[in-house]
Amino acid sequence: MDVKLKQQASAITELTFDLLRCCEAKEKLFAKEHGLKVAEFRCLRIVEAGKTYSVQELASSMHLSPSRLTRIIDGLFAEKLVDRVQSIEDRRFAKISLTNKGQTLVGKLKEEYAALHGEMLKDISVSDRDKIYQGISLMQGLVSTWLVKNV
Amino acid sequence: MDVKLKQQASAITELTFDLLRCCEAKEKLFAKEHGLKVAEFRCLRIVEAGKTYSVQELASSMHLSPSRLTRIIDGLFAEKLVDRVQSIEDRRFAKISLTNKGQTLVGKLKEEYAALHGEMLKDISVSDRDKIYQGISLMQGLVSTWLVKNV
DNA sequence: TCCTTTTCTTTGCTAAAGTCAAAAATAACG
DNA sequence: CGTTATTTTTGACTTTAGCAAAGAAAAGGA
Repeated sequence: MDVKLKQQASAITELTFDLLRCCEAKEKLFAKEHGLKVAEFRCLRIVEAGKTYSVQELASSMHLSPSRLTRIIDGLFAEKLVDRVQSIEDRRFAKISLTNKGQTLVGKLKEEYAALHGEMLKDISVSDRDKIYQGISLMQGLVSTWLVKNV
Repeated sequence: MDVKLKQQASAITELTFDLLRCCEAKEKLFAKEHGLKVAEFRCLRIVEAGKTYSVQELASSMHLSPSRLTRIIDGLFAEKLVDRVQSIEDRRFAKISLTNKGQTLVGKLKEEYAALHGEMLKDISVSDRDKIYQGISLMQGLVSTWLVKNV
């Protein structure tokens, strides 16, 4: 049983590692095709239309430092993709939200990124897709809670 | 059916994205704890004891440029973790291999990295672990073949 | 043999990604 | 009102990465 765990852990470690490299390459390619820096694409992907975010919210959900986020937002602001206003309730906070231009772009981005994955997934069975979903979902949960405990 | 694909693709896109961010944070943490740069850790993880590699072999299996690899190897060489000798058969080629020190470190690294994943996986069932394995394995295959076609 | 072309690696330069520590601005607390 | 805490930004720096050109060696003609 302990042996079984070790085997499984080893195999999963290896696979996850390879998957990571491939997905990073995929993200880089996609960002480039859309004229975005990878960091910008990653940031845009997590902001939802109509919502506002503080710098730290974005930083922690991207697992980056606030100062890094300031710069990423600088870039998006310069391209008029996001707005940045001081919060009235607490003027230390920034309120970052998508502009109309940003909303349009993010909509397109999400659609095309999902379409890219659709292209990859189209030739396998529904149940295999479900296996992928379940497996990644489980793994994501584990890594995520592990991170919370260990950072 | 098409709708089903779209749903599944969307969900998988989202999850994979989150998993990626978490795993990157995990790698960064682990590398730091072992006094390595992330790129160095990633490189060491793929070289096997006793084997020799050319710069391009390493570059392509890490999805990086040869020039980037030259620098990563520079660093590992400076720490006496790898040897770099000119191939006798074809002196354009470098032959990169682990030193004894490197082998010891890589052994420890692989063991501890697998143990870290074991820690994450220890509280779930064997069948859930198998689901993770299957899901990630399928996904890795898809992304990998997609990359080959699209780069 | 000598010249050209090709292949593999390295070097120089540059950009992008990211962190840390200190500063600036504001809020909150005694 | 002064001190402390919080949020963001700035400056300086490191790490990661690629491109183009140079260097070095092999391979192929003529």
